[in-house]
Amino acid sequence: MTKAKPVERELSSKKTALILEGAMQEFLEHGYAGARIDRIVEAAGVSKATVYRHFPDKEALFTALIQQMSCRKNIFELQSQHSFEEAPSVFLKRYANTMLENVAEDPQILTFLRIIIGESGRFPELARAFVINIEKVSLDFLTQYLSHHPELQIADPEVTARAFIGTLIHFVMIRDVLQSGDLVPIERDRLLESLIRIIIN
Amino acid sequence: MTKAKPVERELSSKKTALILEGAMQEFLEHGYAGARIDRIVEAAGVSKATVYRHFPDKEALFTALIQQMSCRKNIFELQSQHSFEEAPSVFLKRYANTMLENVAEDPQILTFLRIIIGESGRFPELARAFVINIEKVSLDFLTQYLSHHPELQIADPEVTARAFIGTLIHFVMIRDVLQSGDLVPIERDRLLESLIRIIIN
DNA sequence: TTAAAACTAAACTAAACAGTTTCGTCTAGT
DNA sequence: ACTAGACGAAACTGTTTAGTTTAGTTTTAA
Repeated sequence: MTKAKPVERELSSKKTALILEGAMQEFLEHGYAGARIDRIVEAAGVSKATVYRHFPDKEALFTALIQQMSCRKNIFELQSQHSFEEAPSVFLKRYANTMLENVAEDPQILTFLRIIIGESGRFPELARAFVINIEKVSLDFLTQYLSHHPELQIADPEVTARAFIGTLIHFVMIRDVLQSGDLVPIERDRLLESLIRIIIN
Repeated sequence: MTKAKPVERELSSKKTALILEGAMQEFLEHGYAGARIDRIVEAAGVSKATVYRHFPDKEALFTALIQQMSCRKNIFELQSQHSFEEAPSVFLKRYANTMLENVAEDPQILTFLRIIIGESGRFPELARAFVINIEKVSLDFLTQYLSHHPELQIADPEVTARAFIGTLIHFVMIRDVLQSGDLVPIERDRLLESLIRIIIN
């Protein structure tokens, strides 16, 4: 009997990337249940057999995609080039503006948020990956910043960070995700000015 | 030729209610694309033909259901039996606690939020109905409350209301919707105490 | 009572779906 | 150059789907 030599050839990572790119388009546009493998195949420009050689089934492809997107920390494009020497009010305003502009300019972020939240009941582990990689990072960063500025007299930096980020995300939710900014209108600059005044007294 | 008398019989509103009840179970559990008409039929206890006599298609049934749910103002169960004579800090704490408890106890609310947000790209009009009936009502109510308490020295009641509600909803999102409260833990009572102290100085 | 219309149950249609198979071609390691 | 395995194209399987139809039963208003 001939020894079945396993040989270990590896699947082309270029194809994997193509598949994930096609899957992103499709899943973000139609959600998990609404996504069609045939459309992913078409968008990716690979054969259907290749998709199933790279991923066991639709669900595995979906979770792989979302996990990958959650790891791309640049969702809110924060924690990057912030000059920590600025006055806190300037720093916080720039931080908030950066986030609001990133979200407004990139519809993919909005669709990603919709998917994460919409599928969080059926894919709780994806929701948790999102919280760890994005929410927690932002909250921890801001908490650290507030803690290291004792002149601000912040009694509870952790809650203050939550209030700041929570207000911004709630604003993004209504304006961009739910596309209803006109129903509860508020000028962005006024929101930020007043919010920062509330936060740092 | 006999005059075709139209007679105008109306569809049984009892059946309509049964269908919507069955549709609620199914759509909330599986989302729009994942919902199956046959399961709605089974849950509702009516025949499939009856469903299609009451609603032209799946989409119309879905939008009718979500619109109806958005109109049930008791989603957050607020604006009800609040004694306005309480001290503001007590009032705000009770308000927040009521909301947090309602959401935590009723998984249907969480699933409803997931659907509204998850389908907001494909059904923007449903998202807007939600904002008008729920978000706007809460924001306006709190803004009014803060405005009518000049002793609080609130410079911008509109933004303060947003900060308060935004922080609470962000907390609910992480803890209940995304089921990740343990990943960024905070004691509820500490959150409320600190948040109220931030808000009303 | 009667007749029209709402209803049920079940079969049916036509399409769409996830996943598989077949087979011939290409590619990379030896 | 040889060969195993990745790949493409396309047909195929079996199931599932939204929506319709049919034939018979129940409700309801006049």
